[in-house]
Amino acid sequence: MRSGDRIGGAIKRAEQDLMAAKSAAVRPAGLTVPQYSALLALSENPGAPAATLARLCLTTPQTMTTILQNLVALGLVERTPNQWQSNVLENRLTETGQARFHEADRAAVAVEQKLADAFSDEERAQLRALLQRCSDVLSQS
Amino acid sequence: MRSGDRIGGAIKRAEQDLMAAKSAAVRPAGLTVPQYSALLALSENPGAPAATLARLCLTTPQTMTTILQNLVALGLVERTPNQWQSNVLENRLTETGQARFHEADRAAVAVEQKLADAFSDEERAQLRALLQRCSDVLSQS
DNA sequence: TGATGGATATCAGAGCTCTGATATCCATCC
DNA sequence: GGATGGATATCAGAGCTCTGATATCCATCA
Repeated sequence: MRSGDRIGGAIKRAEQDLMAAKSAAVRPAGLTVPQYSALLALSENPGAPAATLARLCLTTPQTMTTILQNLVALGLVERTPNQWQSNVLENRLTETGQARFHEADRAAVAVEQKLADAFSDEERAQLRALLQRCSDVLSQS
Repeated sequence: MRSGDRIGGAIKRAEQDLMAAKSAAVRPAGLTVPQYSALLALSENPGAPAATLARLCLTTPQTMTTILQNLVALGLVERTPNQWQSNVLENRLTETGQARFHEADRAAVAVEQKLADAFSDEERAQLRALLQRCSDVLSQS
């Protein structure tokens, strides 16, 4: 099997191009893609702890902690202890964080829209089904 | 557009599952996926400089330098100055590198094979075409 | 000959990502 | 009550990845 024939290569290339496009989109807002993803998850789930955000962003709690630390340093996120479980930290967007997120979101959504527009409804469903099968096969055992 | 509807999410998930499967496959050989990729490119292109390997592995020369440094430290790769251009460093697998690569390759090929077996010829071609269109759309400007 | 541009290489810095280990809190079970 | 297990959190370490900047070599062109 030659390298070029491998399905993995095509997936990796698409993912890299996706990251490059998204990265270029959110960079003017001073954000990285993982930072934008965290803000997106946070905007839809105010007060979520880091572990929850990690699950939403398909990453580990340790990685999410790293991302949140940078966002806190940028003044875009606040972390406050939960009232009942002092162990749990609730994360929330600051006002600056809201503004910065919306700025980045416009550009990021445009990328996803351009991608979606390149396919018919049927093709989109097909692509998602094929990728889902990849995930299923790769995840088993 | 909800997060779950985005094509990007499906691509990212497939790529992560692919990385997880490959990582688990090459770990017993003491390698990371990027290290394995570099060894694969090197086995097919003996003596290639880091810049060439970077292109083959879809990464940057700086990243490839990092990977090669780790591989040299592991004794799997040797770097020698080119005879004509003292500026250029030629990279070659050591004997240990050869052995370690073949060990990892068996497991990595099995992963790609399992993935390929999950699709008919037509489906494979379809998936690759759809992913290619993603890359094209995302790369343009 | 000298300047330009395209290769190569590397250093520096920031950020993301994982594995492994450890600590705390809380609900459940015995 | 005390033990267990599943959440949460974090520290430590290694590795990958990128951007930006800089240096060298060589072929080309004026």
